Amino acid sequence: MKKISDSTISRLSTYYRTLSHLIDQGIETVSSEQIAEINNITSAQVRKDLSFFGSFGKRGLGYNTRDLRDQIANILGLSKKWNVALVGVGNIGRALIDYAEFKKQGFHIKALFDNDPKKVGQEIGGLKIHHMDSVCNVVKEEKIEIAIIAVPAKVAQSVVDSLVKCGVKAFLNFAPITIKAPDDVMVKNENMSIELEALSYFLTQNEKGD
Amino acid sequence: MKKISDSTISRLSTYYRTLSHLIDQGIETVSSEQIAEINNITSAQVRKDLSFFGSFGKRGLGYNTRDLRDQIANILGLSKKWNVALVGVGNIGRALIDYAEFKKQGFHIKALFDNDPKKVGQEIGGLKIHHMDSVCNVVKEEKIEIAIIAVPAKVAQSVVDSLVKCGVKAFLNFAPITIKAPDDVMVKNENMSIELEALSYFLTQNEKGD
DNA sequence: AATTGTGAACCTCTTCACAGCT
DNA sequence: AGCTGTGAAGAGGTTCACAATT
Repeated sequence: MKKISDSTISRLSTYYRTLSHLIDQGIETVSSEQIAEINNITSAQVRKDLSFFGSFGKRGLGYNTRDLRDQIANILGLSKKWNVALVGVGNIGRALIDYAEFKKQGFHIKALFDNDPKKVGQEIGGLKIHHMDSVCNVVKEEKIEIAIIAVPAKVAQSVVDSLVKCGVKAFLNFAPITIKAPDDVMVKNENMSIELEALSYFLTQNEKGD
Repeated sequence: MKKISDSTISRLSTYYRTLSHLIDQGIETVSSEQIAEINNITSAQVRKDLSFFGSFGKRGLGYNTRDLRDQIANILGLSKKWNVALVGVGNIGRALIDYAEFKKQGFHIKALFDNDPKKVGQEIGGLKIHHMDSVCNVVKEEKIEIAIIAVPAKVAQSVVDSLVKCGVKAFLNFAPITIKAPDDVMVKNENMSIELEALSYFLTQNEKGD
């Protein structure tokens, strides 16, 4: 299949959420213009994004909200449940365990890892914390497909290396470091400092402008 | 000043971190090729990004790590301290209060807000939790410049509206919703679901390919 | 009359490639 | 000899504008 850009995929995610909200409000039909308005983009962008995957609308009428949401769920692979491991049960990690949004979208945290001897063996939310020594056993047992990396930067690369060896191919990385991985492995970064620094840059520019 | 792209700014952030690591290791000189290698990009990209702001290297030699880090800190506005408010003291919010990486980069959380009557008045990490009713007073008192939005999607827009009225112009939004704000206000989004859904899409494509 | 789906035009970002400096 | 800084070329993403459809 033709390579679809990252931005198209992340916009599909936002359309998915938009459609869910509209459905909750009992709205059955929506135009590309309305979806665009809600998300501060252009209607051409919405239509182009969808066009990579098919024709989901009716000319003159727009899109059926339920239909389109289900189509996008299929495209993004949200119709199935994903088994997720969380590595690093610190502040960020613990917050993510209870993050309702994840489970709502079919991402189920099924395994916890941490190498701190004080934490190994403990339970959080009904999940036992494992040492990374037993990583491949747990990954196989729980059929882990995605790993969330919430460990300090120093050890993030080696944690990913271990998980890649067990066959995990998708990572959400919270460590502020660029992870190296084989081509068939995907690493997405969630780096809050980068966004804050962009705000800092923006405010600094503004001050100069004044 | 010429408009610099978001991607350039976020790469500057990663160069900043790369340089900090190199300095910690006692390395004094670095080439664009080395910076590129560490971050999985091309050396031309590194040089081009820097070229928007000046000439910081020496031909034939490369860049002085300390020099370049300080230059980037100035560009990004990291030489000053930023006063940050955190709105929404739930799981995510609480994790962010202790997030060391923020403070290290000069982002100091100086005020907490939450409208849950059980939380208002409590203290976390030496900070009192305020009700949003007193938002403008606190913003003025603590000279808040940046707000982190960690409230449920339903109320995120109205929280931002209130803060904009008090003069806050920069937001880091964790709510899974597109925030509307005036042109002179910047909103950066940190949406973990979007990244996870990109992983879900990637894995789904892979399965089809097999 | 309204709105989609899409080729073409446009714009922006990335990479190339090399002159210029150390 | 080695590496930067940058104009030009190339690639990729976004917007336009309109024919096609309901």
